[in-house]
Amino acid sequence: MSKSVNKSITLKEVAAAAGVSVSTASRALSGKAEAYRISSATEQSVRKAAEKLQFSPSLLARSLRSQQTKLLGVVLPNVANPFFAAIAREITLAAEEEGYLVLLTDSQENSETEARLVDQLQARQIEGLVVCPVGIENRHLKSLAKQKLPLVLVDRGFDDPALVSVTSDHRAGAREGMQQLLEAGHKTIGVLQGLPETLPNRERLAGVQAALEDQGLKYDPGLIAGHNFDEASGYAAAKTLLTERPEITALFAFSNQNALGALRAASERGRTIPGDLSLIAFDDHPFAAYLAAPLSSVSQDVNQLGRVAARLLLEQIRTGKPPEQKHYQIPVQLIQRASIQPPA
Amino acid sequence: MSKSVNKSITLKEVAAAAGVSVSTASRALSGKAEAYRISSATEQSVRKAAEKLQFSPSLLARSLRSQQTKLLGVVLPNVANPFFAAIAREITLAAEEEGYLVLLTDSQENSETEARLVDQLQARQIEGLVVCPVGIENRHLKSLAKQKLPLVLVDRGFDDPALVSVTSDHRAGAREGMQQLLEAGHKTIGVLQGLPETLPNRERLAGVQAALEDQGLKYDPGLIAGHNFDEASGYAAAKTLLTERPEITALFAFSNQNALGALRAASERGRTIPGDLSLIAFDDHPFAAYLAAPLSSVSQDVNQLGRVAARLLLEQIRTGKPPEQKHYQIPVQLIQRASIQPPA
DNA sequence: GTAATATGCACAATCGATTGTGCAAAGGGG
DNA sequence: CCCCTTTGCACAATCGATTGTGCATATTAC
Repeated sequence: MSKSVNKSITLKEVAAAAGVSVSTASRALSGKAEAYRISSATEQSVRKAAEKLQFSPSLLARSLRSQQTKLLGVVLPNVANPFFAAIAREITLAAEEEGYLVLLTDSQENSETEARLVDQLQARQIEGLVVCPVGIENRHLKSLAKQKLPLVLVDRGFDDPALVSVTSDHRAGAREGMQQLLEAGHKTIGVLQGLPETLPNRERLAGVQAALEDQGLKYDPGLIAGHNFDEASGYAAAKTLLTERPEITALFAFSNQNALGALRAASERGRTIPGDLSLIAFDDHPFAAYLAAPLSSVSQDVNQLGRVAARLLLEQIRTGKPPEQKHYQIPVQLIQRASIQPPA
Repeated sequence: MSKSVNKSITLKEVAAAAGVSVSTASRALSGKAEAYRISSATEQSVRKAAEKLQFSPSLLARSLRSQQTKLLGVVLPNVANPFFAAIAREITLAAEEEGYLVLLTDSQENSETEARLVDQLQARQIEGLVVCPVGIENRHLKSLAKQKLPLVLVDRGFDDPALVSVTSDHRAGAREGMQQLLEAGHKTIGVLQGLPETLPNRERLAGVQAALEDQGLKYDPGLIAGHNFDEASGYAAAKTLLTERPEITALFAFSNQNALGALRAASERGRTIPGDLSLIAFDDHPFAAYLAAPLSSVSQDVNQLGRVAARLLLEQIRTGKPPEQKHYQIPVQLIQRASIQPPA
């Protein structure tokens, strides 16, 4: 038990040093001198005392009294993932500009952990919360909203029109990505999907389907494989598809981790990209242009995603009410590189 | 002003519901029933009331009283950088296992911001702090240590033997990386350095120098360029070196962002890797193996870095005293790929 | 049956700030 | 010179929990 001996200065000591009461000291330091008719002589002496003692008010005590913690909570599935890290950063920076600090937590892509973290954050009386929900189980989030805690879902929302959410336009992105492959002449296209239950995944599949239908082609569920956004899933899915459906001439990976797995599987199966197999992936990447086959991608504006989420949250906190518009869609951008070529 | 109507349940209401005093309710819920001779009948009725009302104690009030916030602070130069994101994640996960939450902040590679953030975190009475210092100015950190706040520096430490720090073995890594190039036969090797003032950068330069001296070669400062760990610096440095010192046959990039810049510059100058120019970079990367020239690298064990930092911090908090060993060095690993070839 | 102990719980102080109100002393008007 | 207003500040309650102590009633001992 570290009984910390951090003798930090309290307002009481400052007041004593200045020879005034605690209440006067408080008002002098918080700019309410005039409103409470503290003479400027007194105000100055309090300020000097505070300065000399290096007084720093306990935000804990202040929060308890004012019921404003100036804390935001953020729950992400995997903080180490550059995509989420970028979101975390945007929120952190925006928060700090308005005097908020961020409690960052990692749900490890697990709904129960997510619910537990949300509870913990609530117990700390955060003023607002950004969650990228795992998406399998959402009761805890819906109940949150009822408790009037400002809440913004980011990246993955789910189909509750009452909740505020910010996502990329996954459907349009997938559709455009698919179009690229179709226009290049591909007919049999394998899809390496991510976490099936999540909204982005469902939307992307819808986009894929739409693109196929645009061309009068049939949507074949047998061409969809994968169960997660990570490398392992991409690898397994690609391996399966390339084995069972050798007629496949192109792959659409739903994350760049999936694409990475696809690269590995393709190389193992002796398929070279793009000569022998075309590839496009969701999410751009700094290294994408320098790959052996420069990788075409559907790029999400992740910074914008984070910024908008932060703005929406801070606005809700400021105004006390949810925004008019509940769902914000951020456009995606198609980035064309050499990994797409006409089929042999 | 959002006067939040979050009517959260207080202990008082639970006590009222159970028909006991607040103090009894507190002890019943915190497992101190026996110690304070609360009958188990009373204890149960309090528990039931708490359950029914969905009581969740205010950690704010608890912290104020107990002087234990169960909060850690983390200050990183750029949360969106995958390297730091990985550190953030390890700390977050380790913290959560012991009931701590993490206040994550971003110093934006700016010493003043860093100092300001450290102050803010202190005002929140965090119990411990992990900083990756920008490194230009460290007074605030040294003074922190004097205030007995458990502190761990990660990745970049600086030469204060009193401070606890965890870093990769930058010197050995640079030396081994350099050896790879030298053994392949390169004589004139350009170095794309990062932020010059930082310890990692200085250590890496020392490693480079050591490797050269091992071979009886001279350390030529004219072969060092760059001023930051980002892509832009790598690009500019590589461009300069390749222009002014065309005899260069290999580059050593001090970050993979720098390597990215080098790839761009090399391609602009018509140098192909590895035929025309060898390359090795600090920090491995998931895509490194799939680049046009699979990139050799000196890989830092960033997860280990984060884990050790977290462990050291939590230990300090638990025991109340700094660890015996102040400086922890994490070994790096050389990963050999095709981007290094003998000079033409 | 009375004194001594055990049992069960309530009272009140405390953590460190914020804030409504009350009470002196100083100043001004007649 | 007295009354009334203004000025300048202190007192005390409050936020919601934790915790040392005190005071009843119940139990046991002799």
